[in-house]
Amino acid sequence: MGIFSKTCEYAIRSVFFIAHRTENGSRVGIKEIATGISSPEHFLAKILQDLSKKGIVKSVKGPHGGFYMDESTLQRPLADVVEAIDGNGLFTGCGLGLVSCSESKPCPLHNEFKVIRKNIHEMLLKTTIKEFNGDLNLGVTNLKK
Amino acid sequence: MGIFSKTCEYAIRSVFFIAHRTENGSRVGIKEIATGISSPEHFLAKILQDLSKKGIVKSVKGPHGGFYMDESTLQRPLADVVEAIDGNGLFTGCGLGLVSCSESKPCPLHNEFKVIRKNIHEMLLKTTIKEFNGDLNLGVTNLKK
DNA sequence: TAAATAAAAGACAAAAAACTCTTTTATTAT
DNA sequence: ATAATAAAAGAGTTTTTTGTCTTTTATTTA
Repeated sequence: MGIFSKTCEYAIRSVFFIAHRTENGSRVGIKEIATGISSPEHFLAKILQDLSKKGIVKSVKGPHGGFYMDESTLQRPLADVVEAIDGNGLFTGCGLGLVSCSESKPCPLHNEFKVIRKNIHEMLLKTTIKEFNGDLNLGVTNLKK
Repeated sequence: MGIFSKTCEYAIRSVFFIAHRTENGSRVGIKEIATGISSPEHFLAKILQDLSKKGIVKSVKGPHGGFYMDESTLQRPLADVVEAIDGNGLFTGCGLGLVSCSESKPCPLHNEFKVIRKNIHEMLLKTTIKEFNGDLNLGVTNLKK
């Protein structure tokens, strides 16, 4: 198990890829994205449909169509992508899976996990989708399996 | 999705429960544990069999049998329980699921996740299984759903 | 306006995780 | 020794997640 679901991992990698690949204002097709991030094409298609409905990515059908992102979306925090796919359980849920866990009825690890969750949330809130373009362009970072 | 698998959540809650419930040197049966942590009894049985094989809990069959933990195990860090069930992927794996992710071929979030993973690992290494007994005895903390 | 293109949508299939039920084995107390 | 007890083990089922394949819809270019 990772921190994110597989679906969410693909979602994050795909928005990084789309952001990087369409910096010049172009669009990129599902096949190229799937290859670029080592994901199953049709599974990724579902994820992008979902992200599209939620306004994270844009798409156009037909010749020279494909996926892209507008400038305001590129500046959104990564937390928005995670929340769109995995929900906010990672930021708010109990580390031990207790639905009733709260300040007044805490699990034993309540305070410890509060810190962890805060770390994760803050990290994802302060990172924007587009800020990784530079390193991807330079080939310093990688999105393939 | 939580940080841990459901199996691991039950494992942690059960070791907390056993530690707390057998402080006086007694043993506690699977039914009482399952009730005490709101888990499916037979599913938990499998988990405890696994923890038993790995030396995290001890068990004796027959009348007045049940589960308990010896003093040295009670002082082990929670990280040992997590690693026994979920493995060390949480501490070492790539946040974006890339098997080839490394210092020389990092994913875009490599450094960010290094911090997160370190936080989680250190927290689980410095907490011992038995240190939560006090609050459980006082009824301050809770293990039930 | 017709053909080509590419995403959207729908319907499955496989694998993994979570959960259940029954039988067996070991231990203890009578 | 025997019966009662309780964990161990085995053999499933269900649900969720992940992945595949096909058909439909929208757009563009010729």
